[in-house]
Amino acid sequence: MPEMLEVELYRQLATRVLGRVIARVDAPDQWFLKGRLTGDHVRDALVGRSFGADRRIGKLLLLDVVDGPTLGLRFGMTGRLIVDGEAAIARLEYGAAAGRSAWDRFGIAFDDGGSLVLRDPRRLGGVELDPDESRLGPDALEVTPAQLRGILARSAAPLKARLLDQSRLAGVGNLLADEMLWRAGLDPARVASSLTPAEVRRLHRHLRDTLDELTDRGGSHTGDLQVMRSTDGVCPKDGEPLQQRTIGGRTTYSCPRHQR
DNA sequence: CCGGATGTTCACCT
DNA sequence: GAGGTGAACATCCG
Repeated sequence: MPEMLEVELYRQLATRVLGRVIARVDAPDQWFLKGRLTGDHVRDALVGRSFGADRRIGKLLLLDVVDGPTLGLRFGMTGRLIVDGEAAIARLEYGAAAGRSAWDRFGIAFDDGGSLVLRDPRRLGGVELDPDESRLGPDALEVTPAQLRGILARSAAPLKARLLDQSRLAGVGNLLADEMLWRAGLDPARVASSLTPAEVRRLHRHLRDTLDELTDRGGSHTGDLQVMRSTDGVCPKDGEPLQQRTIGGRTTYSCPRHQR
């Protein structure tokens, strides 16, 4: 589920807990604590304090502790955020089983009785203290055309692989990458540096439009290409059968007719 | 039963 | 150094 659009919804949901006093930290899954972090470390840093700000860079949700460190939350492919028992996204992944508390990997209880829980069936997400934010490129919602040009310049990697590289551009995941390239009419396998200035501008425009439109529709999985992929497998623009390949290590769908 | 899935990291190749 | 591949994580879905 979570690409940056979903994490942005999680961030908005997390705004509710700002200012509340943290009473308890539940870290039942050591695997979920990244690096050498332990439950006690997190407790020492959080209990008795409160969050002063919520931020997001790409797919990373950041909660700044007042007079303390920053809590970093990652959601992997199936992580969800639940605040006061309420999920940000009504549509549940994993069907009716989306609400199994056995998948609660990390939780915070506040002294007002409320809570913030990270529920992740596949355990691909994680928790960090003071994550290294410098490892992430500019957020895809903020990237300028000039920055995008720089990201693609001098790279022999496939265009899509470059867009997925979080250290260069933060937030674009597999579904969003396919959707924006399909909209922009660009072949995901093109060498990144081969794009003309006009093509980079076109990509930037479609990057913005894709993020805006799929936010309105309700998530990363609501793209035209994604929807079509699950039905008859032809390009919604021109009816050409969609091509399936692996690019940048990820399953990739594209239209061989209009994506060049 | 088998393969694949929205992510990240790491080991190992070329 | 730059990229690619495959594995790992655990679970559900088609």
